[in-house]
Amino acid sequence: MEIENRITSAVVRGIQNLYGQEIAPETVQLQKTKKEFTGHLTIVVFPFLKISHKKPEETAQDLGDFLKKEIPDVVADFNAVKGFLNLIISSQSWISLLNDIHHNDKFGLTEATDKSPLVMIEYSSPNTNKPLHLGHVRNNLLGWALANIMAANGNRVVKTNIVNDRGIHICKSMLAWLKYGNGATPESTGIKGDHLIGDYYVAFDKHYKEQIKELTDSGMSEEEAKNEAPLIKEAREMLVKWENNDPEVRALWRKMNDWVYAGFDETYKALGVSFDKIYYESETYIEGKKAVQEGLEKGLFYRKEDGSVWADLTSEGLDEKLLLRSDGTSVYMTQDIGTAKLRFRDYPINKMIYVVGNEQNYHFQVLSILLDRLGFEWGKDLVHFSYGMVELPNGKMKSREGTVVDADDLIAEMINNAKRMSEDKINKLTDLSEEEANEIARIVGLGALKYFILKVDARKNMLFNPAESIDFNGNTGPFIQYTYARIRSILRKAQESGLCVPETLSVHTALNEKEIALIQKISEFTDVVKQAGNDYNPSCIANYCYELVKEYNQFYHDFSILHEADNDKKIFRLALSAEISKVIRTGMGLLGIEVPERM
RNA sequence: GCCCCUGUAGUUCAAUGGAUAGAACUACGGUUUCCUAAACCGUCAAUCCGGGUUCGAUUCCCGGCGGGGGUACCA
Repeated sequence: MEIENRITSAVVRGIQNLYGQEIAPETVQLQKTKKEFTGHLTIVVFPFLKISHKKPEETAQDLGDFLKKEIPDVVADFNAVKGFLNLIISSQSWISLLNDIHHNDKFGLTEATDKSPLVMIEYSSPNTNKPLHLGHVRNNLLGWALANIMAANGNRVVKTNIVNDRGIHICKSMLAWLKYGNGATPESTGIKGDHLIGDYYVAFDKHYKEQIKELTDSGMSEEEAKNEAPLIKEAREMLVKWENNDPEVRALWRKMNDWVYAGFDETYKALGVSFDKIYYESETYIEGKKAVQEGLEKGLFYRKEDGSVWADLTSEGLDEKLLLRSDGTSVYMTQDIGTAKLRFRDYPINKMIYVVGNEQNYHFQVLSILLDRLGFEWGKDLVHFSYGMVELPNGKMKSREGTVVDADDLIAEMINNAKRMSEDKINKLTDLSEEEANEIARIVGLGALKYFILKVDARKNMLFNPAESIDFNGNTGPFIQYTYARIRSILRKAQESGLCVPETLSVHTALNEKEIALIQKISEFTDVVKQAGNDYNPSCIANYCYELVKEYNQFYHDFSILHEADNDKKIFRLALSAEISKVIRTGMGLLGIEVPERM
């Protein structure tokens, strides 16, 4: 950065000096030199041709000569290829860059202050009638990573969750439990609470379908049968009772939801995610109704003859949107408005980010407009962090068809895989206790899962193949973790043999190209974190970590560190390795992925 | 119908408008007297089609074609 700034300002001076024209620093295109060419940084001179009135090669040559004279301590040499001016940066510059990074404990991170923007991130948002599945896993991992990334870019962050704990689907589970449950509890069955409730949700559907079939067999139309089946009627009655605060229904509802929450907590804990504040729709939907009512009074919305309330969005190029049903009950949108109201009351939010799947793009487009009309400051530029679906090889996940990948099963399977891998390993570390080995398997298994999901551009749909499971080689979490563990091992050994790295390095021998490439790669971390924050894009951090590790592995293979004869060189390489491990730990940490000290 | 997203090796993923489009998996072949071989190296292989913008397009714009999602009383 220091290097790039000095070059950029020198180029501005150079253009002024050579061609007598002032240019803005932004017009200087400084990029990393491609591998096939000699050099470290490249200036693209095409934009200057109109000023120089010379050929690309000559312009590049002029500028190169100038830079070499102007900042000789930075630009050691250069070469010009077509319109590209490739600069060779001095070893001394690289070493002082490495020193800067070493002295900066928070390298790559920008700390928040009291005045930093307050960003609220909503993610997870489960229903309480079934356990979490792979789609939720993607949501949770993205939400958690995004929260870390926003914090790393100097924002104050509040992580929040809105739990959909009310509605007909909950009543279905409750009803099935009453009818077929025989008083089963998580304790009596040993089944995790959310799974237990999920089982009754499935049971409801099974019996409901049977009833529909009986009715259609006796001549009823399918449409009618769906509405007339005794089970669905009972469920609806139960919902009405719930809305009317029927004590028995409410008590059962509370009991069953508590089972589910206990189950969710386990899954969240396993995934390593948490929340600062949890909202429940059973508490926010009434606020939503009130807000709509107020909007109606202010003339923002209108009422139709049947009593339903609507917002007219045709001026924004959208349709009309329902806010309250004709029977006065709330819809999804109403609840989101209510939740927004409560949140704004609780926190002075500057920005709101919703981590929700892309099937709800339209919903959030509308929500943004509605919140803005209702006077929420952050309504207009709320961010819908819209991620793609997770698909399976045979298509979408469908809970009805039993093609969901359950979150708990998946986590357990990944940890098992990791354990098997470490048992197969040739150089198995035998001095590890059972407990330590298990902990490593947990870190590695989860690392594989998290990295697999986070390395993909969030917007895109992604494919998950459970049969092949997840690879531990190539561009994977364990690959990065393994490299980290190896570096840590080297640093431990160095320390044991009494080698210590000085606070400030000064190496007199010239650095080789791979060493320079590694320093350069480390220095890019700052930009990557900024980019991730600007684009709301965790995947670029994942891919950066992989590139860094890949480059280090090649270095590791070609050069020795502890066995290096030149002592200066040895110390330098240890320092380099230490900074790399620091960046890996920070980068993976932003993604919510732990790195093991050994594996 | 209308709106939004998306299209890159056999597969899964990369590439602020820059140089000869990178990896990984799979297949085949190679590398351990050496700091952790969960590593490293090699071979084969791709920008859906047609226009436009410019010094230069996988990227931006327009038009097709393919895939996914949404589309008003589900959440």
